[in-house]
Amino acid sequence: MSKAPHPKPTDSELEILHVLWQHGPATVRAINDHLSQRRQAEVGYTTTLKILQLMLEKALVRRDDADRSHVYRAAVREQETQGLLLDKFVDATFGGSALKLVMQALGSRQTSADELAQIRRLLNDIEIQNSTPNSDDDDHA
Amino acid sequence: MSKAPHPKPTDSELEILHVLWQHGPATVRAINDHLSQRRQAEVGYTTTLKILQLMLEKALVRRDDADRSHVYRAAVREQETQGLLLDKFVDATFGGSALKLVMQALGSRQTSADELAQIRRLLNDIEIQNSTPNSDDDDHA
DNA sequence: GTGGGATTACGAAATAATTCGTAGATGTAT
DNA sequence: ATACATCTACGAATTATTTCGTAATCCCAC
Repeated sequence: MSKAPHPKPTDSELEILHVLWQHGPATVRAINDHLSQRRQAEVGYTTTLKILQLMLEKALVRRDDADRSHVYRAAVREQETQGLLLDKFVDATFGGSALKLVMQALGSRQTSADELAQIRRLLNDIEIQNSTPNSDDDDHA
Repeated sequence: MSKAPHPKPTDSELEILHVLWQHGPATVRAINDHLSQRRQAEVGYTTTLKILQLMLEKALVRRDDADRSHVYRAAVREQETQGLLLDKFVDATFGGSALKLVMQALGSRQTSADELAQIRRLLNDIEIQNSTPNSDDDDHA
């Protein structure tokens, strides 16, 4: 095992992945339009194209070049990618402690009652799973 | 007023900040030794020196050059810096939703009962604060 | 005081990410 | 069919980060 299946996307690549995750497969033109709206300034069309071509080499996207306007689609899943980035971030910034990260995220930030409730539910779920070691692997559809 | 007080540290800079936060003010030699231990390979002495000099320009560290061996110390606080990096990371990776980040961090990861308990305590504290607006600002219905 | 080792300052190479210009190909409308 | 617009491929400039080599300086031991 010498080649990672999916290298860590850069900031620009991540921005494009967000567009693809949110809107599904799209042409360069469509992606570029979305990016230009997201940001304040226009993004050069060939800039977007270039990044997509690099992403293709890195296997972060796939493309359908049947038509003249190629259609790109995300080749990595949103949750997996976020998890990968989160791991690296926790290591680099919080010395590997996910707890510190969560404390910081909740502590120094305005969190609504609704969000707090959601987190409580998640904590409950986790503790239930932790206290029921009957099924060793419990991932379902 | 055109210069940010503290630019975002790079990965290497953050690594050095970790050393300074953990061990306090130190010489280049000491910092370099710590870095070399942290990583697998040796770090060039002048590499560490160079980064520290750049960090000095960025005002991420201060230095005492009274002695021949200059002593560097962190000029930014750990929590503030982590908070700054966390903000950018949440924006770039989770579209600004701290909730999603927390869910991901807790969901796709092994979390001990002890850590869960700490988070519960924090949630309680936050809810108490939210429900007891201590005079200053109460911005809700 | 001289030599050796350590330290600082500085320049520069290597790599990566971002940006865009230009050339060439292709499809469309008239 | 011709002209125009659009699209892809590619090269290249720019910036940032990381790395290290070299030269000059300084201190200590002898």
